[in-house]
Amino acid sequence: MASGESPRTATLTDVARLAGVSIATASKAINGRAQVRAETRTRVLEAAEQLSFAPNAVARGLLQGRTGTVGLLTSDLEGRFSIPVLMGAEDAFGAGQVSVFLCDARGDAIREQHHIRALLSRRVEGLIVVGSRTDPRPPLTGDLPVPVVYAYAPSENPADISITADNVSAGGLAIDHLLACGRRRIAHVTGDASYAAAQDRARGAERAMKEAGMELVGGRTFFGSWSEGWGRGVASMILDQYPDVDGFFCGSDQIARGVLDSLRESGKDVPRAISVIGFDDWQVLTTNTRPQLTSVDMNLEQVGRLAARRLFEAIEGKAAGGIEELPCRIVTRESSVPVP
Amino acid sequence: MASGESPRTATLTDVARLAGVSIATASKAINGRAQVRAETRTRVLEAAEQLSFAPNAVARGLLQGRTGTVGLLTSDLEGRFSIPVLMGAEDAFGAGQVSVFLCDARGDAIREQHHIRALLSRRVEGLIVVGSRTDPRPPLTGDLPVPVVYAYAPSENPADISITADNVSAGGLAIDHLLACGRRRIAHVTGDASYAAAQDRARGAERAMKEAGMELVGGRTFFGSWSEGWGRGVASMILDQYPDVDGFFCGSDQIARGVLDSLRESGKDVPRAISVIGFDDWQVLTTNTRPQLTSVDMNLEQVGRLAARRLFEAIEGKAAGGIEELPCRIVTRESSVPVP
DNA sequence: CTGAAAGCGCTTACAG
DNA sequence: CTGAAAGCGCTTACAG
Repeated sequence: MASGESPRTATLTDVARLAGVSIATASKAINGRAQVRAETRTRVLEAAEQLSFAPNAVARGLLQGRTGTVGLLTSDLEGRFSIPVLMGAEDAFGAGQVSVFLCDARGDAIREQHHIRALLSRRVEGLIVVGSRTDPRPPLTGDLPVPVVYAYAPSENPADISITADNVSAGGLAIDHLLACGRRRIAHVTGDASYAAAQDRARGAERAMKEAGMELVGGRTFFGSWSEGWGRGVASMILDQYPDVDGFFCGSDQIARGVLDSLRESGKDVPRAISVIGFDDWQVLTTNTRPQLTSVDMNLEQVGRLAARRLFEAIEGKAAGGIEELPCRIVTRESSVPVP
Repeated sequence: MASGESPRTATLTDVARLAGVSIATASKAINGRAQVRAETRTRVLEAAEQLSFAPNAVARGLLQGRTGTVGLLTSDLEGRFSIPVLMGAEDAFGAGQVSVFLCDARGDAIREQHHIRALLSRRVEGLIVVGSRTDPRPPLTGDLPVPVVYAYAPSENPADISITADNVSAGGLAIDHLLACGRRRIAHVTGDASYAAAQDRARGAERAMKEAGMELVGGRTFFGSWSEGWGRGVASMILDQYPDVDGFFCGSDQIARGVLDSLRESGKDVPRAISVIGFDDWQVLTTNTRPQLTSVDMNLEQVGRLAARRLFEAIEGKAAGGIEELPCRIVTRESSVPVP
């Protein structure tokens, strides 16, 4: 059980010798090729079993010119957006017999280059680049011998294959949900205006209001920062200036938590008087607030899974450049229950 | 820039041909071996440059019997404990020219087996098994041909190499910190009693109190669940039953957040009247509470880094079984500022 | 049905 | 200093 001395990993030659056949025959027997007598096959399989032979995928790959590996290049492993994407991709590949090299560039271009070189020398068959913001990023440089798929953070080059979440539509979904709850005086408070995600959600929200023949409280989106503090502050300000506000669409769950805390302290009843919806569906926040928080889920695992699928296709030559935006969905909780 | 048609990756043969030398000489030139004329070396290097030749690490590995890869086996990628450990390990390996295969077993033993088989067939030189709880886990079965290091979740087999955080000492650290803040009536509220982490921290806390000649409020640790709700509830109960309580050591930041909310609603002044310390140093919680939360950091990246180092050593035959527990540290914030 | 041979891309003694 | 040869572990035509 302890990692004792290793008696040299068995090779196909060992198996062949033990079974008394050539290594060619041993290979065929083990790989289920047709042209092997049943009795011979059994003998080989038993020998393999006895030596706990595991075929060397490295050697096999060298011969076949394919390694069955891909590289997953992330810019930050702690990001709560990267991780789910990464999980989805890992899951999709794992099921398809592909092994995944993980590289964290830590947001550093030099380190990214270094990792790419290493991955290429290991002959990965493709790369997935996972980013932590939806703002388009510069594509990998130096035209690579393998296909690349950009996940969550799309490439600036529209000819590249990019998969991300549809934040514009998501903004509309959130507003539609609040409207469906009977709300009419809706405020949109969100994070840093320099984020494409913030802009996109706001655009979708504003459009949805317009289509409903209304406009957002204050006639605009309130940009700020992705923090509870901002949520608290802006909520109390809005409550003050627009006392008839009856819905808050928040650009993140953190902001929403701040908003909820603020409403609570102002004695406002959520969801009876005011509905609140967050964004990201981050469990630690959504299920611990009072009341629990309705939120928009970006389905990031799906983004990762689709990225894996697209990479597969690109590897097989069925590439199709362009950006795909996956739909988000609302996860309903107590903070937006329609109240008669 | 777009991944156009790949003109077949250049091989050493191509480089040799272009430079007009044998592949043996090309190999030596590229690898900086001494026995090559300077002029020849330049010619080879230029040819390599021109063809953007990248040596095939797979072929090289096959020859040398080492692949320069390791497997990182995690049980859950979403875990906020696994990720930092994983980051640390990835970082340590990346610096050492080792590439890392990532596998998420999703807590499923079957899937774990499947991944191990795949990794072994790819001839990884070692494995790091990352768990999400500090409870000892069953060791990998079927004696493996490569060394294994267990990170965060130690192996049940004391002969295996395990690295984890020293939760017992951490419990003592937290108490000592509260004592240093002048607190005497300290309560310890923590999570699920079935977790080794909860038990260990409680043990350390109780011992530290005893050594200071005191005992915890209520004469015991309050076990419950790892949630804000539990923190809120137990805090208000304690406040009720032991109104002289002046310090809370919480087994997690989530619990601490609940405690803080409860104290706040009861009109208690933190840190003036009561000091609070959490556990995990989870930014999203510690920096958004009012006041900001002092917490215990388990240095998980260090755990990952050390695990990588130990695996390195084990691969080189310098193995040393046993469990190593790394010290934790207090990150001081406003919730425990000593007040005169 | 079985096996000798060639070869994947590379490195390393060993002659010249 | 340079190159022919052997070989890492495997698979795949091609003979027998």
